[in-house]
Amino acid sequence: MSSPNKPVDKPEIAPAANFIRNIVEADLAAGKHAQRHWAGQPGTAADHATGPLDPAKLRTRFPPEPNGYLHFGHAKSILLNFGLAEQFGGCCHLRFDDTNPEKEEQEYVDSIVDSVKWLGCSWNDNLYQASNYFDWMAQFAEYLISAGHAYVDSQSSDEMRANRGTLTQPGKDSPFRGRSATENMDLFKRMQAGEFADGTHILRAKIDMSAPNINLRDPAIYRIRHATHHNTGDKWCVYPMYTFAHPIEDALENITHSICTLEFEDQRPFYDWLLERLAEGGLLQRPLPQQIEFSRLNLTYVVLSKRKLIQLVEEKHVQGWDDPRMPTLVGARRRGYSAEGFRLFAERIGVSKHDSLIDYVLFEEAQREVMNLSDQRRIAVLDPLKLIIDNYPVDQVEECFAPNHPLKPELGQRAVPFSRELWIEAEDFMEVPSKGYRRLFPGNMARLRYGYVVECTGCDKDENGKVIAVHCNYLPETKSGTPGADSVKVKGNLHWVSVAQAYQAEVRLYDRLFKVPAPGARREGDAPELERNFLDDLNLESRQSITAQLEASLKDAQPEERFQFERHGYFVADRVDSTSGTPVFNRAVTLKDSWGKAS
RNA sequence: UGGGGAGUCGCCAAGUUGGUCAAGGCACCGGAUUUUGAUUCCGGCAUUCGAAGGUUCGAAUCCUUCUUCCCCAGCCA
Repeated sequence: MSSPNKPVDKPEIAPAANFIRNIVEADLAAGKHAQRHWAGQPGTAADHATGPLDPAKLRTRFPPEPNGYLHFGHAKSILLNFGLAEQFGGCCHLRFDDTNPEKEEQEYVDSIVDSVKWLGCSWNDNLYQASNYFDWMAQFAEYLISAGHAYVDSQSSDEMRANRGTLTQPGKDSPFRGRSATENMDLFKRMQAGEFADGTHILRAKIDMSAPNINLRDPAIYRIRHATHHNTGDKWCVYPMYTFAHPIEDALENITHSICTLEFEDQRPFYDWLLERLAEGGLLQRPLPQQIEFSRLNLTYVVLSKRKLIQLVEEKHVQGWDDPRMPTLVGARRRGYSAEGFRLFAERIGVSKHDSLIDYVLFEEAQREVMNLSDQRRIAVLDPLKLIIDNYPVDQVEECFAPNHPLKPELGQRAVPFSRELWIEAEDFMEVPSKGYRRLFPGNMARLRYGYVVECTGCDKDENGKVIAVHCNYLPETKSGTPGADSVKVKGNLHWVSVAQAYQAEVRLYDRLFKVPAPGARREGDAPELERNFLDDLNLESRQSITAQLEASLKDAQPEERFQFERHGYFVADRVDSTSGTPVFNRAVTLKDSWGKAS
């Protein structure tokens, strides 16, 4: 716990042990990477040799393909990679892995840059694009050809698939596998020159068609694609495959620890094979980067697969990529979640190799913890019901004072008007109270927070029996902040807004997008032939738009300014739909409520 | 059924040169404080580490067998 005298703005986040930190610490202690040189920019062994010792103790990287928006899963990876660099005196590069021109767009590049920044991560000068390494990659491929480690295959993709074998059967050598280095070089040059159509030839690494690891059965490394690339335009018509490109990108950038998700484990042998060959050829600086795999994030009540997210947007189940219910980073930002909350969350869930499914409440709790410390309090009545104080003068308005933050008195207080007619929450009145209910019901007393204690006397109803107003009398000596405030003890405490001064505004109440923990997954008792679709698990009430009565000061809220609405939760002024003087609010997360579940 | 990974409390997760080591967080259950049924605070919460054998004075940590789950057969990343 911090000293109570010191204002606390955010929770302390203590780095906990995990297997990757352990590896990094051990490498640092052993001085494994201490002798690397750094040319000031990515480069080959020769380039780096001209530079000084690398000032960065380690280099990690976050390498998204710019073919979509970043989501919560990426946040885990971003925070891991940038966090490691920060903790151990290194750099984390932001690198666009843009080796497939058909799927990538500048729009995504821009959005990714924004989101990583929003998370509070900084790459300094280390913003790179794999496509800027295409010259080196082609050169390295030619080296592989000349060294007998690669060949041009002219089988069709169907033939290649057929000859790859299966999980249990070895593959068969391509009839083109025996081509000479000279012939391979000639063909690869002509591939680059644009002499061949897409799919007619392909460059493959020459390893072992009977390898038990299918990724080692002569993987494809360069394919022909007559397509315009968003960065290199029409300069190239051959593009490297991920398998080939990624290790090289890492090595050129002096990456020490190349952290990726579990599904790439089988790829690591090739990663090492390739880099070793290129280093033998004097093309890459040693020590070579090390690939380390961790388990990707899975969250309950959420889908994180790109395919499903696209479907949600395209089929209009949500209002766009930045819909506050989307588990994208742009959605999270708009929802009002805090970047700091993501950090706390990421630290709490840790990093391991177990397949895990993390309860969404863990994320929400991290968000609440951050917001509780950082957000100012305001008053908002979301489901307004009129309260009439019968013994209060009709035209009188007086000031009550509400602290802006109960944990931070230095933030001061603000005046809120009090009058005869107030809005209160409909749920704060029950004509017939349930057991344990301590708010307003006929004959009961409760406090109007920061104002007076009132005694409920009854209610008015319309012809259908619906309560349309509540009546009470106030106890003048009980005003908050005056000596008599505590003369009457009450258990109930409600918030309110003066009717005449209220700011009426749109508030969006968001709930989870899916109503089950694992959308689309089979559930106990399902018939064997039943196939579930994640869309069937959509929560159709995940977005509710209401008209609320807010305290007048909220009219000045700026886009992205977030508050705790007392007794409700954390709400942010929407960054898209708010206009000057008329903000609309999004609920990021509710406050915990132990009353609801007890009953 | 080939190869690669993983199984520690409801959800995460430390711990894996064998020896008070079964940490911590979230959730949950008490109780105190509280002008947010919030926050905060105090207390509780795995004789047990996927299972069964074995080695040992002693094993979550070593050995054997078994078992469950995840990933791999794109000219995607």
